[in-house]
Amino acid sequence: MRKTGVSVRKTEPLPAENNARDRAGERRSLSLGRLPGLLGYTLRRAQLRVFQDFAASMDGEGLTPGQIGALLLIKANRGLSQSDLGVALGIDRSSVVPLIDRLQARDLVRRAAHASDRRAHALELSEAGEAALIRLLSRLEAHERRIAAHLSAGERRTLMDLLARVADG
Amino acid sequence: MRKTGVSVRKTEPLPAENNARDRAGERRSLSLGRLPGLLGYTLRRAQLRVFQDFAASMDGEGLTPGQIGALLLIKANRGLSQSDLGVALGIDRSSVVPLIDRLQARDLVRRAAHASDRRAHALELSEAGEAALIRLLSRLEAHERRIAAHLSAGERRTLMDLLARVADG
DNA sequence: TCAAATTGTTTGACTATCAAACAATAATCA
DNA sequence: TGATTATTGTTTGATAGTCAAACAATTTGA
Repeated sequence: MRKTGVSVRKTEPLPAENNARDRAGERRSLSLGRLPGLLGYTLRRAQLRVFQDFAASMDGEGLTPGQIGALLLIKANRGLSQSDLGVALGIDRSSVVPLIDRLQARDLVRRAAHASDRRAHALELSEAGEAALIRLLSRLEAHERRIAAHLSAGERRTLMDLLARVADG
Repeated sequence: MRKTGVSVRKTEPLPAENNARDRAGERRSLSLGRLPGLLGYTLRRAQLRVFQDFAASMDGEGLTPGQIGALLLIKANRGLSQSDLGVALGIDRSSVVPLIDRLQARDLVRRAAHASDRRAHALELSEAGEAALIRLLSRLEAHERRIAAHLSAGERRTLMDLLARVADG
């Protein structure tokens, strides 16, 4: 059978409404309606693209985005508690448990004794964790270069500024 | 007990590495390390904020973001198949089934007979679906205004352009 | 005509998430 | 000090979203 597949148009004929099939069996490209004009949609599309490149980029290290985030935050805040990590990652502290479990099982992170609170764990990178982080940062830099490949330095700065203003309200 | 909580700094002291607690029990704000300088991180942060506003905005209608996307695409492509919808939404066609199930159970969408392919369903909005979409579009406009509230018209255009270039590689 | 592909569906697995409860521990206050 | 209240990490259970594989019905292409 012929491989057909549906393409998705980025530019829009007007009005943005049509039939997906005009004649018997003849398939046209899909319209996205008003979606392309929406900031929310464009933002989601860019984020999806970047996330996919990120995930693929870190795939070689066998680490998920959440695990990478944890490693970066532990590096920047040696000794933080699991609860604090949850706040920083925006996830529940009960979700931190299996996350750290996996990193600890791979000997990348230690649950050290906390100096002043016997309930808490002080999270630290192991030597292997430090080494993994170095490899990871180099991948991260390559990733950043790729996603901004079509932007000038000034455009990148502008984009960062505008995004930060959207993010911070 | 006093409510403590951890704050998350947006600007960074250098170098971006410190102890989460300096003295016994004294908690400092968390460092984000190199994260704030990354385009990927800033993009994710903005997208998260926008997504939360979007979800809250559509909450009153009792519809999830995925369902909204489906309604918009069906409106713009009356009669499209479930497989095509899956491609447009970026999800597997087996995931389209429960999505349409719910919309059909609420009488917003019909699985009509397909004119030329007896395997396929031609998706259509019901009258109630059309009405819901109108309310939805008005919420969507309000949402778009909110998320761009801190941008001028020109800045919004610039942001859209830069994001599209990131998204399309 | 007949083999290969596609459609919608079901089933099963997997991940990520939260909420609620728990014991151990810490902090606050009377 | 002693009692109450809060927090920490954990376990358990629920929910949601996703995919892969298989299936019958149907369509397509050779």
